[in-house]
Amino acid sequence: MSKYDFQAIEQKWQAYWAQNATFRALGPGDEGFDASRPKFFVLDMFPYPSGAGLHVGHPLGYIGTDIVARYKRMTGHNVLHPMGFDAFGLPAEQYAIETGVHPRDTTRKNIANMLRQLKAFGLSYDWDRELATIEPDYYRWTQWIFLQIWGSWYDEEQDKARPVAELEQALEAGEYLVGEDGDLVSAGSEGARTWQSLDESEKREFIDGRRLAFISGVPVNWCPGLGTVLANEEVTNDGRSERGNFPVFKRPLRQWQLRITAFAERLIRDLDDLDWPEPVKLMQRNWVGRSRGASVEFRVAGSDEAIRVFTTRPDTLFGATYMVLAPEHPLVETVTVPDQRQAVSTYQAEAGARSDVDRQADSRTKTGVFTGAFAINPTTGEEIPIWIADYVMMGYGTGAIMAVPCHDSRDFEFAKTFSLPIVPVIAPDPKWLAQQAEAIKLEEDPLECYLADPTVFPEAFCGQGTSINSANREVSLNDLSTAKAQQRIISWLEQKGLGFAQVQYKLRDWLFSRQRYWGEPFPVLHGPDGRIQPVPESELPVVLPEMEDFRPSASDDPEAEPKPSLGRAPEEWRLVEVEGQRWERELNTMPQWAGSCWYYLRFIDPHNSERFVDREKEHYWMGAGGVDLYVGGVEHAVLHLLYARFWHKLLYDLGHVSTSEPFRRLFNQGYIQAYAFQDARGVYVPASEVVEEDGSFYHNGQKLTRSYGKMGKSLKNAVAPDEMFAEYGCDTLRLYEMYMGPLETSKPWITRDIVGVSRFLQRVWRNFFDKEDGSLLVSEEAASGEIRRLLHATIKQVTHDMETLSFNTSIARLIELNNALVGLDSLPREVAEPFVLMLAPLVPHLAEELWQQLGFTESLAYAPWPDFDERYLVKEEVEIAIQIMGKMRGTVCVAPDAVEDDVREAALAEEKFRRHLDGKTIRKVIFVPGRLLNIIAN
RNA sequence: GCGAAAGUGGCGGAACUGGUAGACGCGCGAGAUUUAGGUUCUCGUGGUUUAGGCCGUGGGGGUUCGAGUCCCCCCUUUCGCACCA
Repeated sequence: MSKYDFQAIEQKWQAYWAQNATFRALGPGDEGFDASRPKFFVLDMFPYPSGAGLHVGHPLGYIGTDIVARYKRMTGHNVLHPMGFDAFGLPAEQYAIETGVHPRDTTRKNIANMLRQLKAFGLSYDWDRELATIEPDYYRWTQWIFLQIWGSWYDEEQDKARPVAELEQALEAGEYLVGEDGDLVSAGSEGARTWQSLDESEKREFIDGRRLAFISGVPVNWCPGLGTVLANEEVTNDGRSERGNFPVFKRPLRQWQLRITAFAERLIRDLDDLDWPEPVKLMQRNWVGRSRGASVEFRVAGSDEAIRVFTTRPDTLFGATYMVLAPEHPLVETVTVPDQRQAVSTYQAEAGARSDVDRQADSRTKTGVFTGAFAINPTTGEEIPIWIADYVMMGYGTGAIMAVPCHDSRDFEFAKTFSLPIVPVIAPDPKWLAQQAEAIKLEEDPLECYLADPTVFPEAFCGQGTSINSANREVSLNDLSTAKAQQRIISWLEQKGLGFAQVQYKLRDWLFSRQRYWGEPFPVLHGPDGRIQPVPESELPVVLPEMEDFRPSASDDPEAEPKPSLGRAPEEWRLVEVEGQRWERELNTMPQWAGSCWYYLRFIDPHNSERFVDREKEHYWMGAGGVDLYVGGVEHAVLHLLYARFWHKLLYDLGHVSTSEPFRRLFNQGYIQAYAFQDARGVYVPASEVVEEDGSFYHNGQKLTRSYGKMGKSLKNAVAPDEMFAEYGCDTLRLYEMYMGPLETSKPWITRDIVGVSRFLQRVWRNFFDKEDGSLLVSEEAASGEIRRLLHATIKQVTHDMETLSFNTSIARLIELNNALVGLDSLPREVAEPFVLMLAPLVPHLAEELWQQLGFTESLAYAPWPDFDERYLVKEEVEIAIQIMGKMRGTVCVAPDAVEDDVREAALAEEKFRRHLDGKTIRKVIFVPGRLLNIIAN
């Protein structure tokens, strides 16, 4: 073979791998499985099968994981490397609606197309494990897991989820009682009722109220444009749907929710042990949003009512000069005095009508209305006014706050606007005072002025400090630091029964139902008396009914009622007869994220019809902390990764999986970006048709402006892989994508640059085969010392880079090695073989071909990864940097084991170094063996 | 506003715990092969310069024998959160 015929080679080896099932992963129970080898589970975030097809940016991460998978096979691991499709959900359904074809047909077609495109990249997936979340064999188990969640409660004492049946047993046995407020209390609690004293419906209500999947009527995100409700995570900052950018409204609706909040603490705590990018951990911590503080009760003056608030600064309690309720707070109706009723309800109506977008727009100016009622500050005994204002949210804490205007910037603004009293209870630190005084050019003593009137400065002091003005007959916080003051006030509050230390989370329960067609049906039946009953496990899956019209009931009207698509399903699906009564199926479907919460587990055992995953197989592949490497984009930092961790922990608590976390190591790949071009009207023109002339860009003679962004349809700057395959081949494309830069960063696609790696592969070929007759140039002669040293240095570096996924630098080292081989008459086998093995993960087709040409009859997929020998890394001579007074002046060559005196002598022997020392005395010499000598003189 | 990450030649990017800045590739320049273009090969390529140097990793300070790397201040870009009490 005289020419590198990539087309023929790539076809040949892809066929070979398929025929020989080269990448079939053997696990426990499979014939030929070798349990003595370590396992490696390397996973990609599986894609949505969109109709648009792939561009060169999509497979970036897949190429990365493929290289790791191939490398790990060569280092003796049993590798699990699967791929599948996340095919339920809005994108697939929206696409189906656009084309008017049933989503099952469009998604299956899209999957087939995407499979074809993926396979062309020569990725070493075990395709026998391919799965799609839309197949009944798969979503049967998604439904099964939902039933596990429904059948569980959270045991706070044991800090884990447990089956509801165990709760019922414990109640039956009297280990627990039902408290006055309907809460769960331990035996012996005062005023508690026994389980037996409850009637059937009370019992059911009690249990249903503790389930981890429950129906509740809290305000949810209603998106009429999509015809469905959405999770908090699916709503953007400006109150729109992440999918489709439709407006979203808060409305109280009865919906399914999953009690993810029960796991809040563990979802934060367990991040510590994960090998994840710090920014992702931080985003998750922020999303869960843990804050410590106190719950405090304020009595309403002249009434039996009390307002409970959460505060992170109980130490400022003496400074609470008013209270604010969220406009939606239930106590607003009871406390408002008749004179203020009109103003209050007007304000409530206004606040209710404002969308989140409006509230966002003028978040700076504070509005509110006095209710006419007063609460009593428990520390001072003073009556403080109760206001309502939309800067307090119903969704966080208790929906009410104690306002400490002197030490909270929002309360400060509000108090200034409505002339409410502002009392300092923390002495600001001198640095802050000095800064503030500087800002307003204050001449007098800043502390004195501040204490006299805290509004002299434009800002409130919100930091920690020493408490002042904080004492009553029973307790004094004065002169205490913030931490100490908090401790003291909390113990005082506890003593008085007015409050206690509390931890609050930002995380809300997960809104889990959607009114769309294209999702997993809930395996739940609703009885005529409002009872809920699960579909028995033996009857799973509940298959989506065939429907002509699967479109959602979308609307522009925010008042439109949600109408699940399944409401139009045929009666024989909707209605089920149980013991002579007609029960109706749940008509909502599960959200997109359900299927992706556990797919990694199904890959372990994709065809099991008895269990969602075989225990022994799960134990093997998920051992040592779960998936060994999980690669995907940062966009899933909160949504998918938080939901999946939640489900996994629940399955762990119930004993269904063996690790408490699903993904031990997470890696975020960057994006491939590309230049995009707009004409004078701002319309994007296809980047492929743009011509460059003297640094300007033209399309049909029109001058264009150039911008830069993520590759895709909207910017018309996508590059299709097919063109690249045709011109350069798949190995070259793979290599270029890895060579562009670090896998984790975003970087620009520049088609011109691909010739660099193409030339490299051509040159590799020419090093192996004679240009004229195509004969193999490999010889059995030993390599020279220099080539051998370079080979071993390359093995060392490339091996290291494989572990850190630094493929760009390993490729650079391989290019260097290859360049060094160019001048040789023949290629020593001792270099050729390890060189091919190192190329194998990166350019597998070419490497297989070379391996075969070297005389091997089997695939190199499981050939042992080359080792390096430290002995060969020793150079005969090393260059030592010579610095005079810390400045680089050149280098000297010495033996690698040269000591300071040798190097110094060699340096001083040369005029070019001595020159800089003329007339100076050497004061000090710094020597770093093998690297540098620095002579200090004056 | 708060938080995080990043700023290195004409371009993509190297540089492990402070120790020869710019590996490798693109582009560019010169030469060789070729009828020519392309391919291929060799050499060169941070800036400046009086050829000894001098200046260079966003800007300004600092620590150190020595700073792209550590510390402080500032600028720019990207991302995340956003009245979270």
